[in-house]
Amino acid sequence: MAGTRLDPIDRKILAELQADGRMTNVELAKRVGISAPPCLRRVRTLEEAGLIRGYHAEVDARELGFEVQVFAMVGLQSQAEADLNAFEKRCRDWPLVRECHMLNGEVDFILKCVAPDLSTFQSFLTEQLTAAENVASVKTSLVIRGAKDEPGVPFDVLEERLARQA
Amino acid sequence: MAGTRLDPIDRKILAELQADGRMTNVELAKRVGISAPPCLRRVRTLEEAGLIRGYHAEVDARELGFEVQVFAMVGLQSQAEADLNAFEKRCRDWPLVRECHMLNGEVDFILKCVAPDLSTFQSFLTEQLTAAENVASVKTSLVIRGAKDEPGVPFDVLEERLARQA
DNA sequence: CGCTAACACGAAATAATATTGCGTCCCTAT
DNA sequence: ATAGGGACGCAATATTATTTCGTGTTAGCG
Repeated sequence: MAGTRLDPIDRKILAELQADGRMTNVELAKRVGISAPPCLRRVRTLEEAGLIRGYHAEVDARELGFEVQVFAMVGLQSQAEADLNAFEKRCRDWPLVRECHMLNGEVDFILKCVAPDLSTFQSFLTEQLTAAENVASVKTSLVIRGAKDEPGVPFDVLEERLARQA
Repeated sequence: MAGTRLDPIDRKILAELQADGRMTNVELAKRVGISAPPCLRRVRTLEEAGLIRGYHAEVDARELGFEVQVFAMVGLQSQAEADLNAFEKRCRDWPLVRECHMLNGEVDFILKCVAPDLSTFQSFLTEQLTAAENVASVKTSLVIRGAKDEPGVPFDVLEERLARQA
């Protein structure tokens, strides 16, 4: 899996599709320098290997009525594996929680939340998150404004790194 | 712009494309219950209106060799607008920084970073981020494991909300 | 009311893409 | 050397995307 070696063309494909997931296969083939059929075969292989997990349209949250974005730092009372799993499952069930990551350090989890307005978030916070079993502390920070929001990984860094190894 | 009213079909289109950005237009049209031509016209309109900002393949960072994900909480010395902007610009130039959000509360910014390994991140942290002009404090938390990572917004919440208003 | 203009739809035709089916080349391991 | 596996690209076919155009519906207006 981690040993799945990708050649430069595969990496270019991934980089291009990360930047524009709806590029046509002919355009993609042109950019990576091979003809369409093998290009499509590579894409399918990358999809099946799980290197491409899916494709998503990036929507404008604010325009859609989601005015509020919040990071929540959550501390639990018990960090037993079963309790961690239970909390993670709750997060997966909460639609306002878009991301949930377990952290090292003082805080156990960081959650990225999205809500139509502050009162919706407040309700969620007090009635669901803070009230949830095993939750010891929640510290929230409202996002004032977004300065950068790039999807995925920096392929340039990857290429530099591979070039150095070679 | 926020007054751009979307009908239920538009919202369904957005929801479908957020979930699967590479769905064919015929499939999309079938799912939203109209024929292909008007469906495509709607998609184009949504793109031009900026409601769809782009499309992205979701890649497996770990498989690609990005083993490390870190959240960094950054405090600045000066919060003057010019200084905030300067810091944001730096973030946009750092490829390891994928997201940068300005927060309320004690911390000024939260950064989501991705790196091939810990030492790469450490170098970035000490040589770039902490060393950057106007940076007063940086607290980092390593992501131990990811529990949820959904793109975009919860359309179910939006629909419930609209139903309630009507 | 009746009329008209604006708008969105869908059927059908056309253009472009995706996908399949080979035959060929290249590399590797015998 | 040479057989086998793998990847390529051309050419043919199947699907999709896109344009064109005629129709129905609705809102505004005389």
